[in-house]
Amino acid sequence: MTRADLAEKREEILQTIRDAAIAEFAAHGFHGASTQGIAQRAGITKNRLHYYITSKDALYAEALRHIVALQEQQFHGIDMTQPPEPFLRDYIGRKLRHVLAYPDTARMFTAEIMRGAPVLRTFWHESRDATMRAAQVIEGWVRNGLIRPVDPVLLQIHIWALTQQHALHGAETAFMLGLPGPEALDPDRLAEEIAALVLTGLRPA
Amino acid sequence: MTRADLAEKREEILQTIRDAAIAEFAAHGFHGASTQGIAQRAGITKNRLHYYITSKDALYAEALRHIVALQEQQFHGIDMTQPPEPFLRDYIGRKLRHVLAYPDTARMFTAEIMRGAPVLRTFWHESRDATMRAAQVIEGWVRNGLIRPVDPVLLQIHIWALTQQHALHGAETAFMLGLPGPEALDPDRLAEEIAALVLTGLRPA
Amino acid sequence: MTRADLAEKREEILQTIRDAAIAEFAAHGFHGASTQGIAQRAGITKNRLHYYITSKDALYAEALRHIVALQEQQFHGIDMTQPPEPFLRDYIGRKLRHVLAYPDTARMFTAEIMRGAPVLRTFWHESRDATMRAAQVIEGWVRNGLIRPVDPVLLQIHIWALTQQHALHGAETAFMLGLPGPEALDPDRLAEEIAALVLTGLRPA
Amino acid sequence: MTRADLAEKREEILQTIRDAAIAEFAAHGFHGASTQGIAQRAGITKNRLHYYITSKDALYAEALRHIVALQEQQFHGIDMTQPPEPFLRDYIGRKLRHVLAYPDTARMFTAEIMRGAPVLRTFWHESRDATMRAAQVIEGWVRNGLIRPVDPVLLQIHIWALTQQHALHGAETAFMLGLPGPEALDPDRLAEEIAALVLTGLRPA
DNA sequence: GATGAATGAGGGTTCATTCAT
DNA sequence: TATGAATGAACCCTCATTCAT
Repeated sequence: MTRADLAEKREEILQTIRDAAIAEFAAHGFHGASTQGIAQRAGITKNRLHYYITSKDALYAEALRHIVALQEQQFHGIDMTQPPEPFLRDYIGRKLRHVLAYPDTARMFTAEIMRGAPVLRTFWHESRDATMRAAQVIEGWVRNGLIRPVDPVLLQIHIWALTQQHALHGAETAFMLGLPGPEALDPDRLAEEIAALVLTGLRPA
Repeated sequence: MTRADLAEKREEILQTIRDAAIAEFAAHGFHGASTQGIAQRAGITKNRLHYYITSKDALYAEALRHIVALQEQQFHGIDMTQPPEPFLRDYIGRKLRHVLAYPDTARMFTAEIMRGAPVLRTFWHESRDATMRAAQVIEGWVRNGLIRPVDPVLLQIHIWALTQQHALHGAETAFMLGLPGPEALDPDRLAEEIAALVLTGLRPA
Repeated sequence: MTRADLAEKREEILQTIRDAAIAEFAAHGFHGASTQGIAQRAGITKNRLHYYITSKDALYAEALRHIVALQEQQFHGIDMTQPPEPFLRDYIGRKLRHVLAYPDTARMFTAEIMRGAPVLRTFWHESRDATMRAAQVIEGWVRNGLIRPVDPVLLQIHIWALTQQHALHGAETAFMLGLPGPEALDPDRLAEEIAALVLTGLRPA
Repeated sequence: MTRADLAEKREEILQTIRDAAIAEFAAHGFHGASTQGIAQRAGITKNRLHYYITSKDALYAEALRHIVALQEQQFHGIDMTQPPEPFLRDYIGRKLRHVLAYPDTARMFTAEIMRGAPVLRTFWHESRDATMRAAQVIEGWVRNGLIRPVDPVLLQIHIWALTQQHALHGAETAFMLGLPGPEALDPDRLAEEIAALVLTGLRPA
């Protein structure tokens, strides 16, 4: 096996481990997660897991960084100069599809915040900057009469809540809608329902 | 001390324990929570804690039942025959105030769902019944042209998400708004912002 | 069992543990010692050991403090105004008897120094003070012509080495002398031999 | 690279490993030493280390054999027919210089004895033979009135203790003397001080 | 009712070593 | 020869729980 093949294989297993870790951390939080459990989800032994990671703490931090990176990536190339309607449809659609595709990332994220965000705290400032930039765009819409006056920060938080909800509580939603499971949820329908609520909700008087 | 006094004192300490348990379970989930941690939050020793509870499992289940009961209690006496606007303002206000007053109940609830709701699953049918009853009211509004056509289940879920958000992520919201901490959040302002979004968002075309 | 009895029993077992720890640390050093091994020497299970101690580190530090306290205690009430001969006979006798009675304390002490004294370092200043005080007494002897000129610090170190030797290497000494084991060493004979060497070695020209 | 070069390079790395092993075993004893630590000190990976050695046990035994060989080597060619004074000055000087140059060999040796000398025990008989031969020389001195009557075995042990001391506890000695570190110790001064004590201490009445 | 003692199971991690290439 | 991968044993320690008083 060439050196490149080895590196590739290594990268592969590291990804498997990270995904398993995110699932375990999402389900049980940092303290509740066990390396045993992570190993099981990754289909390897605990010993082998510990060969690839340096510690539970480091694995947690890396998974979190990965999640934050994914969240940012998700909006690369989005056109912030569009009018509110296409922009918000685009935004909500992307966000919801991402969150339904990787619900565990959303869960782990929320779990981290619920315990006081001791690790995430380091990354917050970046997130705040992005929120502030978006707030200026929204304020522009208000000034131009494209939407009714709203708090531009709370609006973002509320849209985030509406999409995040379906990642955290997908099973419950599916149950309430009479569906067999969360994988039966129709992203397009959910996106449409949320977009309708938000867009109508922003319509100027 | 009379027998009644003893019983009262016992009741008191059991409540202290339950509150401590909710806080601990909220922060670390079921597996991550430790009876040690719960005892500490309750200001008693681990030994004494185990004298009052039968097991961690039982304490968890009881705390969860308590949370569900609180959620139901909260809407006792709400007038479901009101028109949409006053009803929803009332509903959102109650829900948000409750959730901001006891954010740990919301967090523990979400943590339970994130791990697959193994315990909560038993109670879901009741919750579903309530949702279905409310759905009929909402469908009545739609039929009468009081609000635009919406999915009556998703609407409830979305309102729930908007309020729940501020319990789970109060610290983040406060940070983004430039406030010193989650306790500085103004429930009235948040309720107004959410109500405005929802009510406007439901306005018939 | 009364509260006092309990406390007494606790004290007893803590002493047993400390002695076992000193023996294990003496034999294998800090890193090489295992709590398993300590428990075995104390005649208890590892779990029970960990009920009584907070950590291996803390146990190590406490054992070391105990050893240093013992060393100091040993010279309480010694009369430093005596002439050299009785004083040194007294000193060497005490030191040697102590060291032969508790050879493991001497071994653990030396093991700590051999790894760089990371824990002991904190106590050194006190030890240095005592050495300096004794040095002044010795210099007085030299000034008064009671002994030949010597380095007062090195003299102390050398006497220390001569006594310490029989604790560290008692087994070897016994073997060389044709004795069955280190417990067969005669403290009086060893003390006499050392005292003779030192006292003769200090005789003024 | 010729076969001889390869063999030479191999010999070189084996020496590096042995020195690293001695340092690690000296600091932490057999159980406390880690092959990881040895590899680090040798500047190679753990994997590579294990390629060159067969096991930790074997490496330990070989290092110990090396130390014993060094100790013997050290007195090759010493003239045992000299009178006591030049002989002992020569002996003490050699021993002290060796021990200060390679303090880790002395430490590892002592650590092995402190744990009961399970490996060294095999070599003891040789060491005993040498001691007995030297004892006969010393007894000759006593018979001829060159020195006062002493136990010829204990005398050797005590001289050994005085020199060994500065290897084991060099740091402490330096500290007490107000020096920056053990490397600042002056071998000649120490040798003179020890020789003076011993030679004076052996002067016939 | 309440508290110290004790314990079996499992936590994360390191270890010396072997395997595969 | 040399290096990444892998592993079983053992490491220290914490856990929820039970026992004894």
